[in-house]
Amino acid sequence: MTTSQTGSARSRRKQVTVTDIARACGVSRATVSLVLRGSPLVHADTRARVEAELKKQRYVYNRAAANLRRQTSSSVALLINDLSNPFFAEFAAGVDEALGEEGYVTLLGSTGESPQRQLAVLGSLVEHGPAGIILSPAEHSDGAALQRLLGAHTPALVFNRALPDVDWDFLALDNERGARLATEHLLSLGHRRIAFYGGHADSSSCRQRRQGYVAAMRAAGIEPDAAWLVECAPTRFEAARQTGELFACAPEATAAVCYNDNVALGLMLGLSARGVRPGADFALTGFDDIAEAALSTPPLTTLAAQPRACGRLAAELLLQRVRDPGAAPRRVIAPVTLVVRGSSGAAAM
Amino acid sequence: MTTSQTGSARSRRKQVTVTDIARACGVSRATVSLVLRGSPLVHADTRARVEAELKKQRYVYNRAAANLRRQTSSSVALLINDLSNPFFAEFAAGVDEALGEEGYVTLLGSTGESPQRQLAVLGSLVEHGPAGIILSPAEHSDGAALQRLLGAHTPALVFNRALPDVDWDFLALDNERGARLATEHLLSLGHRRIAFYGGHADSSSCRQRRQGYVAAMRAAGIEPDAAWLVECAPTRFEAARQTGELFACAPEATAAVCYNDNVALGLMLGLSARGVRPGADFALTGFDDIAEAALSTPPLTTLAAQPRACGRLAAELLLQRVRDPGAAPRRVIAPVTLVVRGSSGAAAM
DNA sequence: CTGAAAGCGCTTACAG
DNA sequence: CTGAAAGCGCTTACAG
Repeated sequence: MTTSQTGSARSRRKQVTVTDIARACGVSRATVSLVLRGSPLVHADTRARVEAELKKQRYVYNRAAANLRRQTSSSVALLINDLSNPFFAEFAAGVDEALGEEGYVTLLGSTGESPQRQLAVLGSLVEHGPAGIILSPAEHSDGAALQRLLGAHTPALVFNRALPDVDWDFLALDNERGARLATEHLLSLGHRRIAFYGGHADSSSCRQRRQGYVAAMRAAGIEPDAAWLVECAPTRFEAARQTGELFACAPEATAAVCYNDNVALGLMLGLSARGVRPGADFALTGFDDIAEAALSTPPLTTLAAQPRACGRLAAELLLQRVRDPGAAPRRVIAPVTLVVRGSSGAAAM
Repeated sequence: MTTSQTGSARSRRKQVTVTDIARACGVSRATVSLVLRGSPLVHADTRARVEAELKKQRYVYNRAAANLRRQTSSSVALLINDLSNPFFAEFAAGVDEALGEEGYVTLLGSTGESPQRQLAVLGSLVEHGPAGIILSPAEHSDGAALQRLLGAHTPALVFNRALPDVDWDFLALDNERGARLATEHLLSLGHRRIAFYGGHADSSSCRQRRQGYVAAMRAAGIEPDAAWLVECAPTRFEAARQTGELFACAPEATAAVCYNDNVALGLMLGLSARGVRPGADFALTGFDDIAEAALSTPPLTTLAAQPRACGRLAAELLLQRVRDPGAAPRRVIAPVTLVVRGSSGAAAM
């Protein structure tokens, strides 16, 4: 138990239990339990009587008690950085939807990109005994510490960002291919001096996107200058603020592959502020296809990842792992598709 | 227990329990339990020995077992329509954040605006024994059925949309005042023939927003024509599609107060498609201040509701109710502020 | 300050 | 097909 405060509310005044139902029907608690679990062993008449009584007394199944006795769990924990990021909100919606269909409930937790909070929240979530955990790690997470915290108890699936030193399942976007598609698209429009803007070089997703960019450039016979890879925190604000930095490093660039949509949208603001018209004077692409991407001016060419489908897939992979804890860890790549809009050079809508 | 499929996973292989710790330390299980719960009754030396052993054996507290024995709960259920709506995603983030601080975990459920699914999901959530429920009801919810399902067991707080026939706490945005502010703003810019576009007249939030609009118009000496109140499903797509409808009903209108941001963004598309420039030829306002509002062309004048703060407030209100089930039901109104941007007539950015 | 015992609501062999 | 009994992991009076 953590030392933190612990909300615990006195609840259920005089809960109706199997004992009440059994007594009212003149059968044993075992029989009521068998009815509840849909066992074929119970005589049809008995079953009907019990079911009527369950309804009459408004019986509510106590899943926690059943789980305790059966040594099972009917929950899965979902730990993400922040629901206010639409990509993760959609992902969470997909996870919850798929888990619900399989009879599991989602325990929510969020970290706000803080590895400390991540450990604390995870520590609290495991006390609720989830069957497994879907974790989209905070940046700079300590994989070993997380692994230690979960022990061998609880299987986990890591989403989106590789975690060092763990042997859990991993689901990631096809970052490398996505960035390659974006770069090839810009190349096909005639751009040669293309920068890569945004992200932290020490994050796995940034590294992979950079690799895709470099691969596409080389395939076109261009050796990208190291200075063309410009770091920047992946937020709209920072991307706008550091637009000058980008042009200081790559003054001759005519286009940029951006780390993600937020960076691209921020860059568009930064360009406009300098009198450079995005899409017309300078081409750029994003990554994620968040809702704003289609609504910006010009609309943003980007890579669509279907976060809801990813969420569903994550839930399914985790449940497979829960059912078969012995299987070898898996790496699954979710595909990503290029969505061409005005920002890469076509006329704005 | 519902008849639906029920995921339940065999988990925890050989969990470490208080018994293991007690045995290793040569004390009773009661003593270990007292240490866990921070009781001052335990001798400092004993406590230290037990705590060392807890760490050594990687003990994980089983909150479900404790809750069963103590007849308490450490979870709260959150039932919303859809996380992919950014307003509700922010709300959920606020709820989860505030609940976490109080030691509760959030059980997530979503309804997709279906009253049937809402009943089913709620039925499944109550089996997990939450201390309370925060419910943002689906449209056309059956309040009586929901009340019956929860019984007197579980306190609930209703958010955003009034529910008939229930005596639960209620937290709502100040719809009436928000629409009044928006209308007054358009009036102050010189508009006289202002329509109200979007929403279903039978939803409480739409009725309240319409009331605010009507009140502001009357206060300005204008009796709004009934035809100027045009219904439309509150989605971007429908609002764009029915733009013609709006002008058929209110051909002389020069401005519109829209039910929400999605309606306003859809109307902007519909206007542009007809060659009418939003913000320049026709003024409009939204409601909610979703992230896209600031990024549209022109940016959208709208009402900001601080969904995250609403979520925190909802969590706090619910926990108060959990602690004092006897108190009279409360109605709380969350304030809303006007954010003026280009769509209502000022020059676009 | 510590321990033995009972019990939260459920399920599951095991008899019958 | 049904019932008596034990037990999941924890907590809490109650003795000592």
